[in-house]
Amino acid sequence: MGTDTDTVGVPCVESRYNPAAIEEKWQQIWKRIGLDKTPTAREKPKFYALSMFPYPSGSLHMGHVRNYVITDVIARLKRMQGYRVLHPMGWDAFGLPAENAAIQRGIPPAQWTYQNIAQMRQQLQRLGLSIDWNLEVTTCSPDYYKWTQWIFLQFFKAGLAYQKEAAVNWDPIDQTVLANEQVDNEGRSWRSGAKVERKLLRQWFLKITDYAEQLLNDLDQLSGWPERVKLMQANWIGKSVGAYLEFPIVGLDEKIGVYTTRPDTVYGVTYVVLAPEHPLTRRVTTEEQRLAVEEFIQAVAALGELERTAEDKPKRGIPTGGKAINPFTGEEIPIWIADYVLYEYGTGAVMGVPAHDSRDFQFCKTYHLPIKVVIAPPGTADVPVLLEAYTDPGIVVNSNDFNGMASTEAKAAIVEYAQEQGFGKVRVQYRLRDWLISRQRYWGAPIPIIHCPQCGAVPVPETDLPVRLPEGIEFTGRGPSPLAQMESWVNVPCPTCGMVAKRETDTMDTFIDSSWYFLRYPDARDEQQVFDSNKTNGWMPVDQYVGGIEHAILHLLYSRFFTKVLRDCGLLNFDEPFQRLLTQGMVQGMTYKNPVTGKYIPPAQVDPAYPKDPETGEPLEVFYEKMSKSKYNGVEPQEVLLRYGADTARMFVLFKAPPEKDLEWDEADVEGQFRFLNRVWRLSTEFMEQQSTNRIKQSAHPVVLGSVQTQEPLSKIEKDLRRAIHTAIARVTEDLEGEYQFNTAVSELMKLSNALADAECKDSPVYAEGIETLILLLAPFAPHIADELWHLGGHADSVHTQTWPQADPDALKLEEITIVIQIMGKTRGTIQVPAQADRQALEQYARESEVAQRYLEGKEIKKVIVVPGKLVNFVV
RNA sequence: GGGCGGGUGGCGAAACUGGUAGACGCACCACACUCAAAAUGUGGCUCUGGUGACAGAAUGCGAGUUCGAUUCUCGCCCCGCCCA
Repeated sequence: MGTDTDTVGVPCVESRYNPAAIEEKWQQIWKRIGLDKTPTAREKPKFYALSMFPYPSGSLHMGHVRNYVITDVIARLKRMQGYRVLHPMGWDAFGLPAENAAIQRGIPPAQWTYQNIAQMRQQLQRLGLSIDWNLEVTTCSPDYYKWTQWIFLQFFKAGLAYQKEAAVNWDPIDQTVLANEQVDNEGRSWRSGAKVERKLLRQWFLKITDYAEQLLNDLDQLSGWPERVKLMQANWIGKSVGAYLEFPIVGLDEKIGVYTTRPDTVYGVTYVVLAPEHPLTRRVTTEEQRLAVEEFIQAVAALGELERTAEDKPKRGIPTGGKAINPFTGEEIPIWIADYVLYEYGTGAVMGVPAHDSRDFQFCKTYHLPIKVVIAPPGTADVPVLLEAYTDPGIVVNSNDFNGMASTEAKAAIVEYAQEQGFGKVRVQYRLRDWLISRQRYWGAPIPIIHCPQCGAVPVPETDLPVRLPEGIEFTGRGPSPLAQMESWVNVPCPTCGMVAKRETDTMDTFIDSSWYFLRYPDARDEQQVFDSNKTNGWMPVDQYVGGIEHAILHLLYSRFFTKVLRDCGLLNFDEPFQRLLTQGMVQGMTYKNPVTGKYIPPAQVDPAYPKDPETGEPLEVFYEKMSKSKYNGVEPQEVLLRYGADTARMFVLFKAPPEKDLEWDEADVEGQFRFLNRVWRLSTEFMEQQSTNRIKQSAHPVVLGSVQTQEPLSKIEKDLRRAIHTAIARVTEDLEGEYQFNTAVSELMKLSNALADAECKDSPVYAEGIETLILLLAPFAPHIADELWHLGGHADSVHTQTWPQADPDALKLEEITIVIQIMGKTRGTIQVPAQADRQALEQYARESEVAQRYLEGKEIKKVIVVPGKLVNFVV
């Protein structure tokens, strides 16, 4: 600081670039003048720039830095382009780590979380992000989760929240429910090491399947999303159109309903399979098989879903002794149960067509079940002996009236026939299942339900919200969930009948908290309602959402689901929350690993020139991998900020790689950016010093942009520089719109800086225009140094309140252009020609050129290809 | 196994609808400044041959379309992600 000498009119120029002083100073000034405040006036077009909010782990990592810097550049650019910008930040603050801290260190989850938030907020602010902190939301705060609970009640009223039995991970030693992430790869508890069991509990679900079709269809509206994210969502929803077919059970007045995408193979069914949990299983089982079946059911119950369905695992099954009838053929076929059929999925039963389904084929080979071929490969007359399942389309055989049909056509015909006969119909099926939101944990939003023995599940009246988390609980990690232990909290009168009732002790999945936070920002402090629809509709949808690819499916799908439900509740007037999505790549660190021992070695113990194991001396593998503590390859943002400043860190993460690609952290490149900012500093301050000595003769104001045209005709040197300036404006602007190519935008800034450094007209007004333009273009990327230089240039206002420069088309015009001369498509040289030369003139220039003369001598020209503005190619 | 990305100098990367491949930066080399170093500046930097102007080769590999292919088509190899 200390450069502020406005009163004299001529700021004194500090000679050295000192980021620490500048950054602190400008962050305070911005705060004072309210630069980051969200405008309320509605004249300007709106722009909602949003980063995925972080989990407050306590320390900022490089992934955060990259994420928030990208969004900040966009927000700052949009402000300069005349938009009113909403750029908020918040905390995804519920979740397991806070409870772990409570168990391990005895700190209450709330305290741990709020400490972390305070720390991370400060770290974030050091980056110079133009965030409106007045709109901060924190999902674990009662004035936020009150509305999470309120939204749950709207789902409940709409019939979209319901309870059913579902399996949880049960630790038999600690007598507690575990989250998936508390179970290791071998299926053991992280705490007790006990083999985790599956246990059925009554749990809450949200009916996302009701919206499956919309969630799939509306992907078409998302033109600003990466194709692969849309594809991942479509795959996740997994729509398939197939058939529901019913197989009557012999000796019972019941039918087994199956879902299949291959009704064309129904004549090849040689057995049907029920999920072990299927209610019909015990009824179809014969006395001889009962014991074996019961045993099998027990065994399967202990298995996880992945173990049951993974393709490389053997498929295990057992006959029930019962028989069903294939309604198409009248044949009796055995009923089996098998581990790979899941009760939760489809109808919980499948038809077995070994000839044309690879899983069924495998199953049949194991248990010696018959195989019946009903699809022949096209062009083959006889039916081959199968070595593996034939799953491609073909010609239908062995299928009565359908013989000879193409299998693709037979699908519809067979379903139609089943429909006529009354044992089947077309059915649309989704892979997507309802969303299990119950968590048997403390640190989440309590589900606002009271269970009354008389009235059942009764919603907590809205006036009683929030249902607050009780304090003073001791966390042990054992026994029932912490909330269930707190009897004074659990036991309450029923809101309807007043009888003794119990609170729901499950809390909500934290994905619920993050499925609506972006709707709260526009009205973050509202105590009366979830949000003012006018305000939220006014800002939504988010114009640019930025975050990691790891949220490509769940978070984004759930947020889309919530948006649609709240729209149907009349609270929102749009279908999709996020107009454009940018998924940024990971930040990777240099990693040293001993390939023999598999151990990771901290870089401090390694000589980069000769990487070898400090203990064994073995040569190390060197590669880039996502930064993580266990691999010792992380770089602390705080250290980088301390050493180089926020502007350098920002420039580095933007320049080093395109935003959606992984970024390799490299100290040398960070220094490169620091050098660049130093060059800009020197270039600008040297110019300003010169200005201030000359200014006595000139007017009080520095050169005004755009005034250049009114001066005397420009020299060639000036014209060239001016072209460089306006080319930079055009390219940087282009790179920041559309595809967001920050890396090439930064390189354009460097080119402009190079052009200015090389300019031979440093006393020209064009040079002044160049310096000012460079500072303006730099502003979104390196906001502190830009504001300081702008200020030193004699401006009273912040650079961030200036208008983004526009390229002058006249300045971009070239009088002479370079044309490539090719012979047979090979480049042989170039010539300079007037820019407006037409085809004929171009060919003439080319023919006369020295290069062409040399190569064409004594050869016959067969054809000449002229591409105006590019090249002339002679074919000889 | 299916789908989607990707493979370009020593490294990160550029390249408009097919039109001078390697912009910009890092590293490296040389020179200038300096007693010296750092910092800074100037120049060089895909490979091969040549003192040189220049010539030849080169965008994972192989073919094809074209006057011309990093870009389009087909086959193959490798890497990553998602789904099975």
